[in-house]
Amino acid sequence: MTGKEKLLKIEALKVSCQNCSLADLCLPHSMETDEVNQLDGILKRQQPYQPGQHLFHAGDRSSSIFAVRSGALKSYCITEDGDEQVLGFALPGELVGLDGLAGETFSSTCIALGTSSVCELPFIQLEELCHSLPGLQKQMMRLLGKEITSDQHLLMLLGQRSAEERLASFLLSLSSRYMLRGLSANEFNLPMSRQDIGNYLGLAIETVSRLFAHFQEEKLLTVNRKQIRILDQARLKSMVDGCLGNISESA
Amino acid sequence: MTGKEKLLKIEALKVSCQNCSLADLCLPHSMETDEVNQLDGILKRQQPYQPGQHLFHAGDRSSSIFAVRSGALKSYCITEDGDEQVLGFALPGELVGLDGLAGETFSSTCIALGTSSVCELPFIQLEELCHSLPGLQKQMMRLLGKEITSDQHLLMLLGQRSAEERLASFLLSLSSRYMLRGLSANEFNLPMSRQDIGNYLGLAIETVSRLFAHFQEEKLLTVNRKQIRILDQARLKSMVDGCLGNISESA
DNA sequence: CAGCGACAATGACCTGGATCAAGAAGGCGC
DNA sequence: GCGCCTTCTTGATCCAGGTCATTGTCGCTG
Repeated sequence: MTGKEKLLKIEALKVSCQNCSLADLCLPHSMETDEVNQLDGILKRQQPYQPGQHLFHAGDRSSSIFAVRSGALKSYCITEDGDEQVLGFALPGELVGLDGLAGETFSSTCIALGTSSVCELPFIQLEELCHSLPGLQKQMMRLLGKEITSDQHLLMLLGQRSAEERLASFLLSLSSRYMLRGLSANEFNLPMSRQDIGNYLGLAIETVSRLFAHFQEEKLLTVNRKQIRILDQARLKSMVDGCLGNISESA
Repeated sequence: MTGKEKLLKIEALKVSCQNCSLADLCLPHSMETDEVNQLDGILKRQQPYQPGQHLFHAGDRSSSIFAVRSGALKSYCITEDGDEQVLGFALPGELVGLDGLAGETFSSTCIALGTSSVCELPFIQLEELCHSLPGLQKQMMRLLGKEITSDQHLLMLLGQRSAEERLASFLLSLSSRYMLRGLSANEFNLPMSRQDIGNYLGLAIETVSRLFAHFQEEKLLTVNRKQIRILDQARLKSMVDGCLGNISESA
């Protein structure tokens, strides 16, 4: 690779990464060409995952975190009696696998919902990079802290919100997360099934269906299969007021 | 302070700290006298907190994490409409304030349930220490990761467990946490009110009361106000099987 | 030790959302 | 295009647990 080619590649990387939550790790720190280059060196690029393909299973030896480039992922656990509990969804620009930092293995399982491409960031190299890049370590702590506060929000949701408030909050969360990455806040596709939504929100899938119908009657939104169009964001928001904001995902 | 006095103090510190979850941060790394000394230097000792006294409020500038030495703490958030959501309880040897790592301020509020003494560990000095002590940074990541997986367990609990399973799981969690710190696993005091238990588990206080009565009829335990004595740990455990273990607290 | 206030237990009733059951609408291979 | 399978919707019924109201118990203060 010539010097010029290399430079071009780095510029492209900067652009492709700037909507990614890993950007929090480096770009805001006025990372220079050689530093971006360092990051590039530790990112493992991979073939896209197909729908239903796993990134990792609970119990797998954990050695990396992952950032979604496109598509969508679902994190979940399986209880001893075989039930699934959905822990969250990762949209483009968001991270998964942070729970692997707790120990030697992942405590959750991660699966691709649609065709998805991801960046893999090995812990070991991340740690080394933490040492060489001042402030990066703090940023990592922040990301972890964010994950914690996001789980706390979900807890509040499940702990004391009605079915209606839960679904409204969920939709607003998706909306704001898509917006954050530069996509439409009022029109988007649900990457997950009703089953997954219900499980995540602690509701039966019939309840989710009925609520979608109800929201449509109320002219709050339109739903067509996976296609969502939010018509009255304000009124939707007023339903979840006092809910300490929406569910904000890992990153 | 003479050399001998100093040494004695350090030995005492080692002992008092070895049941504390901050021990995870240093003692397992064969921390030597001078290293314990370093840690001692950054811990701020304080007057005990009285019941109802706050350690910090949501929105306060966050600059430290706290380890409980004695007593018990409650973490909670207040929703915009004034409701309280209990996020967790910290028993002796456990940490609070990890959510403050997410940004400049705490996202939760922390209050003493009984008279409680704590160690305060300023972030800045913790960070510095992370640099000088190899492996400490990794341990911090682990503690944060643990916090995340613990929240995930609670999510599973609230998401799909019955009232009975929730309370059983809660009691077993307290039991194992007391045991971990060398206290009795089968006889302990509830440091929190029924109100707090109900709120934490997403149940009405009447339901908590009724369940305690029901558990007594079933000869699973005895309750007298705050005094709990577990009679049939095994059967209690079988109630929550498939619940992915108990609620394991922050540390 | 009487009286008050906070917390806990118990009883009676009601409702949100689960569960059960039966279509409807796509998606897909042949 | 036609069956077949999966996912989603809609309706009918039921019950766990919430809500409201009452009573009991402890601990504190004067």
